[in-house]
Amino acid sequence: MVNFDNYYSTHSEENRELSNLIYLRNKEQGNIVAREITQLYDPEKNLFLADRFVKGACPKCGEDDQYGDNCEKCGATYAAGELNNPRSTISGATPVLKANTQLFFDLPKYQDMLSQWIRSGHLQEGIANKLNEWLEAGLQQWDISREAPYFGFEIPDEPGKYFYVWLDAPIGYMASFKNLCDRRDDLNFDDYWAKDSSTELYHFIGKDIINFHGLFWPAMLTGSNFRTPTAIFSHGFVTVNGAKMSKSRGTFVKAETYLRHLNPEYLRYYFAAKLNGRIDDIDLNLEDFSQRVNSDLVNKVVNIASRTANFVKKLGGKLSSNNANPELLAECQAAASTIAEHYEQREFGRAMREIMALADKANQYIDEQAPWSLIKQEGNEQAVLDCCTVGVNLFRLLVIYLKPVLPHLAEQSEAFLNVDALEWHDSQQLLFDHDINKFKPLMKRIEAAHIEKMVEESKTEAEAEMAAAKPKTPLTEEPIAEEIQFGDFAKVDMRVAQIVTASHVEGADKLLKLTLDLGGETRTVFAGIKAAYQPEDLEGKLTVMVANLAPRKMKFGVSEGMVMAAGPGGKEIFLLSPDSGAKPGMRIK
RNA sequence: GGCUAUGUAGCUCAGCUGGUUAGAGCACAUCACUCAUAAUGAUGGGGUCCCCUGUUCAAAUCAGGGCAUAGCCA
Repeated sequence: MVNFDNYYSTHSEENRELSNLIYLRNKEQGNIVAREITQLYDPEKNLFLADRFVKGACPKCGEDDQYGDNCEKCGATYAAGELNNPRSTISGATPVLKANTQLFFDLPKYQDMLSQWIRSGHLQEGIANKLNEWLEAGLQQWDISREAPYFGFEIPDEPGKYFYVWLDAPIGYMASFKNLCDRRDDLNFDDYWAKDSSTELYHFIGKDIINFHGLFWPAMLTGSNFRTPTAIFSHGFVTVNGAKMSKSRGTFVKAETYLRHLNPEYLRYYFAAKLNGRIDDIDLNLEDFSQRVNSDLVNKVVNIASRTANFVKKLGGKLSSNNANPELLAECQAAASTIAEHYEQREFGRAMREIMALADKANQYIDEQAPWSLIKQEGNEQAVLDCCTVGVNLFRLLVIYLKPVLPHLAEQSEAFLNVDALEWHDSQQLLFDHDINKFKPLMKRIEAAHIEKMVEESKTEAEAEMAAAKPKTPLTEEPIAEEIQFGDFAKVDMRVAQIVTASHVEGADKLLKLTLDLGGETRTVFAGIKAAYQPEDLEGKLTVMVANLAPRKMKFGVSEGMVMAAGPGGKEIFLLSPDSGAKPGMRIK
C-alpha cells in the first residue's frame, strides 16, 4: 500500500545535523572548494545579492521587473549581471559587481561515477537521456553557498553563508526518516542509509527537479559515505481538465478541499489507472474521472459482490463447498504474478487494466449463469449457491489485487467477507463453506454535484486568498463609511484639549487615565492608548476630544468624552494634535 | 536559443525489438436481461496513428526536417 509514516519539515534540527555532517564529510574528502566569483552587491545594505534579490529588464526580450535568473515572459535564462537596469529588491539600489568567495561542491570528480549510475537502472530512460546532457557538456562545480539574507542553515565555520536550498532539501528525506527512527524501536537509521545497506530506497519526484536528485544527490551521498537510492521515479505534473491548475477556474483544488467532498480512494484509483513508467503529465479530467471511477469501481467491481451476495444470503448466508468454475478462478488466481510484476515496475496503469479485464470476465460469467433465472425453479438452489460462490470468490480476488490502491474498500470488503485482513498471498487460496456477512454498499458513485461543489469551493477559497494577498491599506481594511449630511457632522462637538495629567490605571491592560483641560473646564477621559504612549510623554500635549459625548461608566470610573486617534490599534495608535497656536477649548469645524 | 519528453477513435490511454483488415475502457447506437447502488451482457458505428520527405518487400513503429504541448538549462 502506498502510505506515509512520517510527515515532517526540512526545517528541523535533524536536518541541520545531517546537512552539516554530509557537508563536513565531503569537505574532509576534499570535495568542497572555495572560489572567488564576481557577484552583484548591494552598496546600500552592504550585502551580496542572490539572484532572487535582483530585478531588472530581461536582456533578451526587454520585459521589465524580471528576477535575476530567468525571464517569466520569454523564458530566457541568464546571469543576474546581464539584466538591464538592475536593482536590489531589498534597498532598490543599483547593484555593483564585487568579488566574493563562494563554496563549491566539486561535482566533476563524480563525472565517471555518475555516467555509470544514471544508466544502471536507477532512472527512467528519458530522465537518463536528459541528465546525460549535463555529463556530455562536462559537469561544473556546483555553488552550494548563498549569502545572507537566506533561509535554511548557516554553513559550519562560514559565518554569513548559508547552504543553497537544494543541498539540504534532499537531505530532508534522511532527516525525516531519522526523526521517525528516534520515535520507533523497530527502525534503525543505518539499516537504510549506511553505505552497504541493501534496503530498497526510492524517491518519487516531479520532473522539474531531476538534476538535483539524479546528479548532485548521488554524488553528495557517495562523497559522504552514504548509500545512493535504489531508484528515482519522476512523474509529470497534474493538470486539471487539460490545463494547468487554475485558481480562477476553481481547478486549483487543495487536498483538504477535495477531502471535504470526495472519497480519497476515487483519486487513488484514477491516478493509478493512468500512471505509467514515463514522465508524462497526468490530466485530472473531472468528467472522465467520474465516469471512470463509477464504471470501473462501482459498476464493475463492487457490483460483482452486490449482485451475488443477496442470493447467498437467501440460501443461508454460507458459501458453497463446491468450486463450480475452477478454470475461471484459477485464471484469476494466476493473474496475481503478472499484476504483482506491474506493481513492482510501477506500471500501475497496466495493473489496473489487468484487474478490470478480470472484473469483466466475472460479470460475463454471472450473466451466463443467470442465477436470477435458475432460482425461479425449485431444486436449483445448489446451482445458484455454487455460481454465486464463484462470484464472491472472484470479487475477493479483485479486492486483494486492488488493496494497494484501495485500502479502505479492502477493509470494508474484509468485513463483508468475514475474513482477516487480506494479504497478497491470500490470492492463492479460495473461500468455500464459509459464512459471509450481509452486503452493504461498499462505495458510492461520484455525482456531478459533488464535483461542482468542490470546484465552487476551490474558486471561493482562491478568491479569498487572492483578496488576502492584496496589500493592506487603511482603505481596504476599513472602507469609507456611509455618506452623512452636514447636520449629522455638526452634532459632534470636537474641541482642542490639553492633557494636564496622564496616569496608568491599576488593573487596566489598555487604558490610560487622562485629565483634559478645555480652557476653564476639565474632563476625565479613559483612553485605550496604553500600548502606544507613556503617560509622561503625554502631559502638556494638545489633542482633540469629542466634548459632547454622553459620559460612559467604565470599570475604573466615568469617562467624560473621547480623545481622537487614528490607527489599527496596539502600538499603532496615533493621537491627533492641532497645529501650534491652537488654544484649549477651541471648537473643530 | 539548446536539450529532453510527449502527440494513436469524441474522452482517457495500450500498441515489446518494423510484419495480416491499428486495440481497450468510457461515451454513443441497437438488442437482450431485470440478480445488482438505473447496475450487467451481446452487437455495431467511429481513426490522414500531428505534418512532410526518405529507408524498406513492408512504417503508428526506423532516419531526416517541420509543427504543437510540457519541462529543464547548476
